[in-house]
Amino acid sequence: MPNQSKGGFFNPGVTVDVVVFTIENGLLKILLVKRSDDPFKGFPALPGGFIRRGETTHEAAERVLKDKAGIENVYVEQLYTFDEVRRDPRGQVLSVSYFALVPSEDLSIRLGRKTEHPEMVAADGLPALAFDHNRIVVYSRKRLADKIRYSNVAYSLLPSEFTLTELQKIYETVLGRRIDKRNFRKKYLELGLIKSAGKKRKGLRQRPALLYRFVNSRMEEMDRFLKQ
Amino acid sequence: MPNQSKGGFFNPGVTVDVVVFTIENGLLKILLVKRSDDPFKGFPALPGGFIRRGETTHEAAERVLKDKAGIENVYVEQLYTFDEVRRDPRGQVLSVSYFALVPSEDLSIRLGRKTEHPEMVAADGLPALAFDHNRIVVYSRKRLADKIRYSNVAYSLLPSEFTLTELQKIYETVLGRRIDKRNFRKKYLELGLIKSAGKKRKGLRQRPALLYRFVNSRMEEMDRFLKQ
DNA sequence: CCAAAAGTGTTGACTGTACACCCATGT
DNA sequence: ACATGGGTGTACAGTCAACACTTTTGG
Repeated sequence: MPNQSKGGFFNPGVTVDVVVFTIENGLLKILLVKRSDDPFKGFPALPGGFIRRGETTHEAAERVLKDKAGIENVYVEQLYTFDEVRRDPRGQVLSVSYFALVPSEDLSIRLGRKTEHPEMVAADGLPALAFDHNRIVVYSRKRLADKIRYSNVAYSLLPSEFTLTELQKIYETVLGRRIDKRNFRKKYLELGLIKSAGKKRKGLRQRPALLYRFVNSRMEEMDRFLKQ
Repeated sequence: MPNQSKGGFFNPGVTVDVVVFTIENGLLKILLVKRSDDPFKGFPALPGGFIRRGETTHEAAERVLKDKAGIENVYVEQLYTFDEVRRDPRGQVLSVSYFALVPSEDLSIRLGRKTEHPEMVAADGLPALAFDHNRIVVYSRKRLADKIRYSNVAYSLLPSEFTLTELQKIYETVLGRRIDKRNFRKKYLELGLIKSAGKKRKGLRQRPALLYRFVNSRMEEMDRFLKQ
């Protein structure tokens, strides 16, 4: 239970909550766990927890991801601090929220038998979540859509080698609309963010697609990006 | 002194710090106070303080502005939560930072005789500030520059009636570069955000300028804005 | 009449967008 | 042979960016 006061100072509880996005079969999905304790016992919720002494909120977010869903080495970024006074029935508890991006390929092996039953759920049509987590999800989706338009965060949602069609589907899913294939390819290749991997994706009953890699796997912002 | 633990939970201290921007004589300025207590006693710092029970961080930010500098009814937006473990020598203390925008006209009367000597200081060439406040300032300037390009936050830096040249100077100061007068006017008027106030600014020894007002004084975002 | 800032349009370059067909493979 | 997605270019429209002179006032 959060400790609510001592002396003249008031220290609220501080939790982190993480919105983990992935894209699977053209669907944007979010990681949910089932709460094993009160409050909201049995409700679906974002993975989260109280921070520990000597730990930053970023570190806490990474710890929560690893402990609750076995997820490591993924893109994690601070989102917003939610602090409605009554957002937690136990008392005044801030949530420093984060969002994370994971390529769907890596996820299936990671989501093992965890106590809180982590699973990826379609971001459209989520059920009622614990606390103010639905609101956190809404906010994070907006941030992701904003960010993908002027940065290369798409790389965090893809395996190291991917086809241009796969890249385009990431954009279409996050932005929620179709993009013209020729225009997308022309613009993305001009940006110089990706280079050919010199291989092709074979084995499908169709013409093999060239594979590409991102030149940089760190986050980059740029002035002009995908306006389309 | 922040209370650092009780039982199995750890509750860090939680402060708010506010970066108040104004533009005066074509200079971007930031509100600083002088710390009257340790740590960093005597150092310039952003106005801030611990949050109180039953108060959101947004409310705390507004309270701090009012108490420390007499500033009320201004645009306030959450920026980021800074949480380096050693950012405060007293122990682990988070700073939920905010930024605020104030028209310079309103400020001179507000900054009265306060104990912490609030004053507006040019944002370029700030001295060493207490805690990690220099870093918070850097981050907030980036946010302001990003935001002014795709929203109408400029209205928060101007009095209710203003000339197009005054508006343009806000943009030039925040973005740190000159803008072409004809292109700026054409584009801004096409956006439909402002309308003529039907008056002129007289009394200067030059041709009187038409005064304008913002149509909406709430924050608006738009897809296309000032690319120039 | 002079100084100072206000106000005003056009043109060429660039970027965005719409659009349709042939190609390489697996079955 | 056919079904499937891969891959490619052009033309029109819209936006951006560069640029100089006349107007109105106060002193």
